[in-house]
Amino acid sequence: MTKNKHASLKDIAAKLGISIATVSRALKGNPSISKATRDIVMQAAEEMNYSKNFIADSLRSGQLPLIGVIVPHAVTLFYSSVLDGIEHEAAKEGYAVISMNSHESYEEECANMTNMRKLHVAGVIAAVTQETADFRHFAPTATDDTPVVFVAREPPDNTHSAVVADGVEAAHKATTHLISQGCRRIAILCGPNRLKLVTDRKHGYIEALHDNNIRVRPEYVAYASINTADAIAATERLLALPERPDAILALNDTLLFGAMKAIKKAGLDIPREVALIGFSDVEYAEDVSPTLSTIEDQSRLMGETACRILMSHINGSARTVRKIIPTIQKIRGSSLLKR
Amino acid sequence: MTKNKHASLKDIAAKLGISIATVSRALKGNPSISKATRDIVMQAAEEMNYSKNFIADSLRSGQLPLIGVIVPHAVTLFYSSVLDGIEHEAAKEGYAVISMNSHESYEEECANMTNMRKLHVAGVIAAVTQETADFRHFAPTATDDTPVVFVAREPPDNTHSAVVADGVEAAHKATTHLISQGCRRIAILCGPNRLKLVTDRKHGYIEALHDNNIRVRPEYVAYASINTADAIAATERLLALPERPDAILALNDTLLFGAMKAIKKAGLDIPREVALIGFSDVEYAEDVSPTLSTIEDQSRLMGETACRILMSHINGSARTVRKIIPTIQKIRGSSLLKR
DNA sequence: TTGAAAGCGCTAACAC
DNA sequence: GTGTTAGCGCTTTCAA
Repeated sequence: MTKNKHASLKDIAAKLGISIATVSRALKGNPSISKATRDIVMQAAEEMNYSKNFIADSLRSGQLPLIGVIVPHAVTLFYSSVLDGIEHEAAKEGYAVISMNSHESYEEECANMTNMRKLHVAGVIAAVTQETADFRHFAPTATDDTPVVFVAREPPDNTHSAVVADGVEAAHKATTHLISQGCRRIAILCGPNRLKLVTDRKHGYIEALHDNNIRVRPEYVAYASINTADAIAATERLLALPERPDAILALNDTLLFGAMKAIKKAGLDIPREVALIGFSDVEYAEDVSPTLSTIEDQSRLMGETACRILMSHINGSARTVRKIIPTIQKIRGSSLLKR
Repeated sequence: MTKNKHASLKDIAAKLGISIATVSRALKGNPSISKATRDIVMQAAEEMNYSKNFIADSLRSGQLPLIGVIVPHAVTLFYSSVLDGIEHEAAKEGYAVISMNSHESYEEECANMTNMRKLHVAGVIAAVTQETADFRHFAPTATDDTPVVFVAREPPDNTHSAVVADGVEAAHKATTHLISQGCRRIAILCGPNRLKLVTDRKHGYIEALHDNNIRVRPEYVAYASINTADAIAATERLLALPERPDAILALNDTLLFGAMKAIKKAGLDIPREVALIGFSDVEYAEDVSPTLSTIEDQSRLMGETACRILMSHINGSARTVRKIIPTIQKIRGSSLLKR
């Protein structure tokens, strides 16, 4: 349709009656070019509003100044904030960010990765789906070794760099907090997935109970799909136990808000009868009643960190690093039993 | 750094002992190629795992299969959901989406647009910043006529296609609802910007009052910066008026939640003493107490629609269209005064 | 029905 | 200090 005709090196060369190569060299400050020539080239470039054609450049280098991001769902404060951190950091190095959404589907994730390679992005940052068990689509191939850094969710093997939150420590701290509030019958509400993130948190929960000589009861470890209805149902089952839990630790915001609804529906008081705390980055946790205690990820920082690591790989570093970002615990009304 | 060596037409041609041109033609189903040749080419391509190099293609066409999106801030359910809609629609046409964030800064927006052009995206979808008054950075130039479609926020002139919510109608409906609940002293809480979106909503509010023979009182039109502290302060000023408003219409979620806090803090009952409704896409509006009545944008639909329009421009259509997407009113506890 | 060759914009190896 | 040339992968005349 369009004749987007930007000025090219050729145009400048023609106008100045010199060779394209000279213009190219002058523009990138090659020392073998005389100052006189460089000056007129610079000026002409300025006048003609020259800007280098990335695409031509990329055809040679085989890489666009783009970094790809694959997230399981974008419509989430957590991921949009990770994305924001990545974008911020990438911009510093002159890279733009292109994001794709796997919608928690393994197939889509594979397709996304294929598309990233086709686009010749310089590198990829990915948060894998819940169902991803096979990670070969991220592995370098004979024809393509796009570097990949994982963020938030990582594969079990340590073949790639990753930036993750400290789930063990966070869950340990949250559980210890509940214990300090006098709770002893502490339940945990998990999502149904195989992510390391989940096992880590469960691990922290169990450790904290051990550390305080509290028995771990299997019936207090509940599972729900990540949707409100299921979270409510699972919580109701917990509340119906002969020995009702006096506290619940929810592993994400959907579960947290669902648990809150279920407890209220049961006519129980939060936190007096059932205390509540959960992993969540939802700012409205402090607007509900009671205000909800949460453990927040430093999502933006996670994005920035992942991007910096990716940059190091793009620039040739082969060393894989695993960076753990601390969480932030925000104690609010839902888990405060004493003053 | 890397030697990402994908199979090229040249490789296929070499392997088959035919010319590059023939391979190219066979692959794209050019009818002048014999079926026999086509078959062996197809098969070889399959075996060698050939995939076309977008970049080489783009060097000729001057365009990458990318559409750019510029949003004022990404860490927002609204914009990430618009983005999701765009991505979904773009994928259908084989385009990927690259997004940039202006952070509500005019300078950044200009820089973003420049970068989009440098990347040779096929088109741009933008939601302008609050401070953008000059829109020349979006206009086609002698050397570049990247098509631009606006979403959610648009420039005052009608030079570009745009997809916007029906602010007049939405505010009219919300105000009428408050009136139907018996409210007569209805205040409006606005953000401090020049966006058409704001004047539209104010317009709908005023119209609805007129239609019901209710006087518009200037002191009931309040302004606040878009942050919670300011929203609370502005609401407190409203509540301190000699004739206290009996209802408030807030123009976005920050203002809405701020107003809620201020009313509660003043010890007033929602909705009995002050009813509340506001524009918001925040799902937690139904988790606070009282549940908040909202007017929601169909953000995903807006993104999809904008993308479809952009596609039409990319494919050559010069006709600018302005599409208005209806909002969805969700009446909840905060504005329900009778059964 | 197929091949040869030019050209998109740029860089780098190799002259001079 | 500067020019010439080849080549990145692809499409598209022009010839045969």
